[in-house]
Amino acid sequence: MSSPSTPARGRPARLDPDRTVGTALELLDEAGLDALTMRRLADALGVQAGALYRYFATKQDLLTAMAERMLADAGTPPAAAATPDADWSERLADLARAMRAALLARRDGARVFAGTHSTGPHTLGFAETMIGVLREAGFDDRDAAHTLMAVANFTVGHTLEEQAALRPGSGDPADPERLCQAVTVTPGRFPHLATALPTLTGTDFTAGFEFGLRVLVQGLRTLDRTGHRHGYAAGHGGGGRERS
Amino acid sequence: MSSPSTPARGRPARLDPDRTVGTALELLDEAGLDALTMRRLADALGVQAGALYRYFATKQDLLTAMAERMLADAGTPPAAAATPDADWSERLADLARAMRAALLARRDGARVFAGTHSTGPHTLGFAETMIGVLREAGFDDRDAAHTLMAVANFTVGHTLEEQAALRPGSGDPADPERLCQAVTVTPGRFPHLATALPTLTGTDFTAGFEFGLRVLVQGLRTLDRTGHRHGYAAGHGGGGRERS
DNA sequence: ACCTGAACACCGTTCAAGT
DNA sequence: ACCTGAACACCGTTCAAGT
Repeated sequence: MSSPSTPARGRPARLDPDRTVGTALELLDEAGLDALTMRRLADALGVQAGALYRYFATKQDLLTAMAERMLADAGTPPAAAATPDADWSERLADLARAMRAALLARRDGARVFAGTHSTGPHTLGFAETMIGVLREAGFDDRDAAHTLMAVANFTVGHTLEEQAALRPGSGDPADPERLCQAVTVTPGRFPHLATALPTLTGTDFTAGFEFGLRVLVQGLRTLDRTGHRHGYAAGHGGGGRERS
Repeated sequence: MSSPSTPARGRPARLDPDRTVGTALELLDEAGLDALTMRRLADALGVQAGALYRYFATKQDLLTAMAERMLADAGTPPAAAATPDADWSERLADLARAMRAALLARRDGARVFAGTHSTGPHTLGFAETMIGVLREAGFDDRDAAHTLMAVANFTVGHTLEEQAALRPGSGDPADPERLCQAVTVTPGRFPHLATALPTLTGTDFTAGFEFGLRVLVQGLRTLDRTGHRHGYAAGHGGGGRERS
């Protein structure tokens, strides 16, 4: 069990960044973001709170490292990785789905991600993959960058709402009951909203996510056609793999 | 100046919800969300911190009231209000622009809004107006509700990034320098990202917002054509005002 | 009815001192 | 080098008591 390339010289070091982030993510799943405290995390690690600051200058840095690890493998979703010759729009959608899945995998995952700006390899790799798909499809730099931001913003925003609505009515009651009551208490004031209430307070978040994804992809497709100056247009039907 | 219908009987009441929210918004603009403390707000109001809890059961409730007031008049943007016979897509885009403008108008406005779930008249009125525009254009309940969420999520997500990037590099350095350095420090690892860097780290946020808006609207337009069961299709060109 | 004063149970962060 | 112990400067929230 003694790995030969261990550079540890002095004591075994009970604390290291990897274990700290791992325990922090476990604590997040158990107690939620609001209960994720430097003191509580230190307790779970069997250490004093001050010790955490030897590896993370600030709590924000710890949260950023957590967000970075959450996105592991999100840049290489199984579907898109297994079918590199698929339609660009399907690869794009799969990347967005992988991101949503990564955020949903942990309690308050979207909130953690939205509050940080990781520049780690996983986060950057995700962006790299997505921009790569778009550029191969003929998008120029500007459009690819803007598309990345639009899809990522939609995905994070959606998952934020999804996780807010799913947790029990603690401090900030999400849509379910509060919205319903507020609308129906004034019968004639919000007629259109009242009609749309069943969908808005429904629990089929996947349907809403797929709707937005479909709308975005369709919009991008028309952009591809009517468009600007593209060197080559691809992905109009289904095949058309392109190399180099 | 003594309004006849004032129900105040005892003392003038130095504190009231309206003034409290107003002062809180001023404090937000001056110091930012992280510095908006119940104690500091109480100081600005010339009162003890505990007194705030007679009108707001929790700080979250105060933030919700702030978010609600921010959205005042966002449901009736000048452009869309002045031209009720305009294309539905232009009215939709104007509503999104009004929402972005409302959030940008105050420091950390997007962060305050994203962290709350107001069910007040302004927030509900905004949703009502948007769903109304969509239903008049022929969208069914489900599509209208999903579109509202997609547009709102994109707008909030975009403005969140915009305000994060605009403020000085305090605790959480946004894109400008950090991202640039992280990408360029490993030359060959993120080639596509590196190409898109100028746009991603650029400061023309309006261009990025309008891009996403255009993509969403175009996607919704194709949905309108290929679509489902619509009673009537409208807004395909420009005119076509419809009443009752 | 409305607010004060003071406390309760915490926070993130720092830093001498130990080992 | 790595962690402890203890402090600093705060938090949100509650609640008897005053006026």
